Amino acid sequence: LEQNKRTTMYDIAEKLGISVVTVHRALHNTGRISPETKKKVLETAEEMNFQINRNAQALRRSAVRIGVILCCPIEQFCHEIERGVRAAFSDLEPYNVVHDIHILPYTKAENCQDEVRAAIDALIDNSCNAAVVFLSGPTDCFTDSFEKLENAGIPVATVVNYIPLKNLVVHVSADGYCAGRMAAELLSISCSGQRIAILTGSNSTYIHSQNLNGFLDESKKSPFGSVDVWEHYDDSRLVNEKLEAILNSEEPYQGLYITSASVINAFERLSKLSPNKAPKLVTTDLFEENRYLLKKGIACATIFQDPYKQGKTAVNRIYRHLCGEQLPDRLLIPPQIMLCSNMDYYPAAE
Amino acid sequence: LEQNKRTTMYDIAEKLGISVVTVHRALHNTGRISPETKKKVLETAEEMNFQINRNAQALRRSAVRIGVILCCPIEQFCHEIERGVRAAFSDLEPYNVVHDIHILPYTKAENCQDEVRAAIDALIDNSCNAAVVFLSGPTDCFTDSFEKLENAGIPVATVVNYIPLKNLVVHVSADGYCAGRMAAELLSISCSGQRIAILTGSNSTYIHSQNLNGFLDESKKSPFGSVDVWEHYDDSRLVNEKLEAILNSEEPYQGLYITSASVINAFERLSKLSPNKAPKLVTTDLFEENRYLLKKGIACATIFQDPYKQGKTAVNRIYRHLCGEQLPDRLLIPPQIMLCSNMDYYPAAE
DNA sequence: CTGAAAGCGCTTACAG
DNA sequence: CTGAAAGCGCTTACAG
Repeated sequence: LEQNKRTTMYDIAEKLGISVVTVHRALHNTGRISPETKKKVLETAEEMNFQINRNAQALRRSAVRIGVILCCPIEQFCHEIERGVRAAFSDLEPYNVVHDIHILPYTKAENCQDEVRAAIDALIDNSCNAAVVFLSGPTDCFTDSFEKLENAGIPVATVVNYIPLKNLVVHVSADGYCAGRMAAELLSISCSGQRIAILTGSNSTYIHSQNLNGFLDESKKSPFGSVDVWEHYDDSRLVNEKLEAILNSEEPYQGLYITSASVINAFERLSKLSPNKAPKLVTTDLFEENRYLLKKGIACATIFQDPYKQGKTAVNRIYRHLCGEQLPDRLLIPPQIMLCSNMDYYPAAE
Repeated sequence: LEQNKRTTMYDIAEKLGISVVTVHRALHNTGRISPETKKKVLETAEEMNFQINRNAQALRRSAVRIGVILCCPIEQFCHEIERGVRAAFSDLEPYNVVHDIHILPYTKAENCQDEVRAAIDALIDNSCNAAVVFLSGPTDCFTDSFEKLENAGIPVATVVNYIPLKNLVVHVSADGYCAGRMAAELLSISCSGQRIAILTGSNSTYIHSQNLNGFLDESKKSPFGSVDVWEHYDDSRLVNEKLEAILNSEEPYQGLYITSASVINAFERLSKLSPNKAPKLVTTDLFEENRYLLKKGIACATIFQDPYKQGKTAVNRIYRHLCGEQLPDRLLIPPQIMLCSNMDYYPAAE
C-alpha cells in the first residue's frame, strides 16, 4: 500500500536530481557541500517528512563500541549501576553494540588514579565510539586523561557525579533535591509539628546538600517543631556517635531522615531499635540494610534513587546520541518511595 | 578488529557447507527443512553464540504496522494510555513502524460494540502485523470479531483489562494487589491501631478486588483498629452517599483509602475537607482531582498505577515480539507512591 | 564540490 | 527439502 511508504534519501535525491550521497552529506553536515544544495535538501527533507531509517543506518555502520568506567567506594551502589549498564547493553546487543566495561576497585585514592587513567587509555586504544563515566571523589587530577578523550573525539555520558567535559553529551543523575522534599513530606504525615533530626554526610557534598535543601524547603510548607542537622563527614565512627546522640537526645526526636549510604555504617545500631518506640525513620537508597529495616518495621520508608536506572539510562542515551538523536544534555531520575510492600519490584529485574 | 566481529547467518552457513536460506529456515522454524539439518544449525548457532542482527532483520522486512484499539469510560485514564502508546510509536518511528490508532468514544455500550467491531475489521483490512487492545466492560459479545483476529494470525497485546484470546502474546497491567498493600502500609505509618474506611467500586470487579485483598492482607501485619469496606458499585450517587456516611460516622475514621477513579465523582465533597481534621486520605491514580487534593494537603498520597507506562510498554512488547524476542506473557507495572513533591515527574514527559 | 559502486546482514519470492 | 539472487536504506571509501 502507498501509505506504508516512507520517504527515503533516494526519494529526496530523485526529486532534486542529485545523488543520494549528496543528500547524506547535507543531512549529516559532513564533508564539502554547497550551501544552496544543502539548503534545498534540508527543505525537501522537511517537506517530504523524511525520517531516517535507523535500521539501515545501524546496519551499514556496523558494530558500535561503547566503553564504561565505574569507580565508586560503595559496593552495593556500584553494583546496581553496573547491572543497569549491563541491562542496557543486553537490550542493545541485537543492534550490534559491543561494550568495554571497566569496574575499578576503589581502594586507596592513589591506586585508583592510575587505574582510571589506564581505563581511559584503553577506551581510546580500543577506538570506542562513546564512553560512560562514573567517578567518585575529586576529578581535577584527571584533566590530562580527559583531554585525551576530548582529542579522540569520544562523546561522554556521566552518571551520578557530574564532570565538566567539553565532549560531555549527557549527565544522568538522581534528583537529590526532590528526594529531600519527599522525605520531608513523608515524615510530615505522621510528625507534623514535631522534632526531626537529619543525619547527613556534609553540606559541602553536592548530593547531600541537595537532599538537605529539599528537606528544608519542603518543611516550610507544613512546619515541623524543629529540624536539626547532624553531619558526620562520611566518617563511620562519627556516624555512630551522632546517631547515638540523636537517639538519646534529652528532648526526643519523633522523626529521623538519614541521607546517603550511611545507613550501612549505622546499621548495627539501627537494627536494634524497636519499631514502636523509635523515631519514624526515613532512609535513602535500597541497600540490603534498608531492606532489613523496612521488613522489621524499623524504617517506615526509604527514598530510592534507582542507580540501576541511572546506569541503564546513561548507556541508552549515549547510544541514541550516536544514532544522531538530539536529546537533552541533563537527565534527572525521579526518586521513588520504597515501602515493604513494593520493594521487591526493585531493583528492576528486566 | 577481530573481537568486533559477530557471528552472522553466513558464518553458520559456511561452517556447515549449506546456504544462508537454510540457516534462516532452521532458526525461524519455517518452511520444509530436514530435522538433521535443523538440529545442526541450531547447535552451531548456539556454539558460535549467534545473535540475530535486528537492524538487518527489520530493514529487510520493511514497514511494520501495529494497530491499537482503546475504549474506556474514564477519559483522563484513556488519554494517558494513549499518550503512552504514542510515545512508544514515536520511539519506534525511526525503526520503520507505522501505527493505526483507534480511540473509540465510550458512550452507550451498544454504540461502542459496533465501533469495536468496525475497528477490529479495520485492523484486519489494513493488514496490521499486530494489535494492542484495551476494552472496558464485558467482552463476551466480541467473540466473533476476536475469532477474525485469530484467523488473520494477528498477535495481540492487551492492556489494563485481560481478554482471553488464542493469539494473545502479552498482557500488561498494573499490580492492583501491590497497590492495595502499599495503601495499607502507608496508612499504617500514621493510623496504626485506628479505624480505617475503604471506599471502593465492587468486590466483583477484578482490579477493585485486587486492591482490597492487598489492603486487607497487609493490614494483618500491622493491624488497624478496624477496616470497614464501603462499596459504591460505580454509581456516582452512591459514591457520594457512602462518602458522606464515612465522613459522618459516629465512631470517626482516622484513615480513608479510595480505590479506582471514584475520586473524580467524590471530588467536590473531598475538596471541601480541611487538611487537619479530615481522615488521612490515600487515593488511587493521578487525575487532576488527585493532584489538587495533594496540593491542598487533603490527600496525603495517591497510589499511581501509571497508565502511560502501561500503554507504552504494551506497544513496546508487541513490537519486540514481532522482532522474534521471547518475552514473558504477563507484565505487571509496579504502582508508585505520589506525593506533592514528586508528582510533577508524572505522567512522564519523555 | 559531487557521484558511482559496494556492502552491512538479513528475508522474500522464485526455481529446482 | 535446498539454494541463487535481489533488495531493504543507508554509509563509506574512492574517483573525479
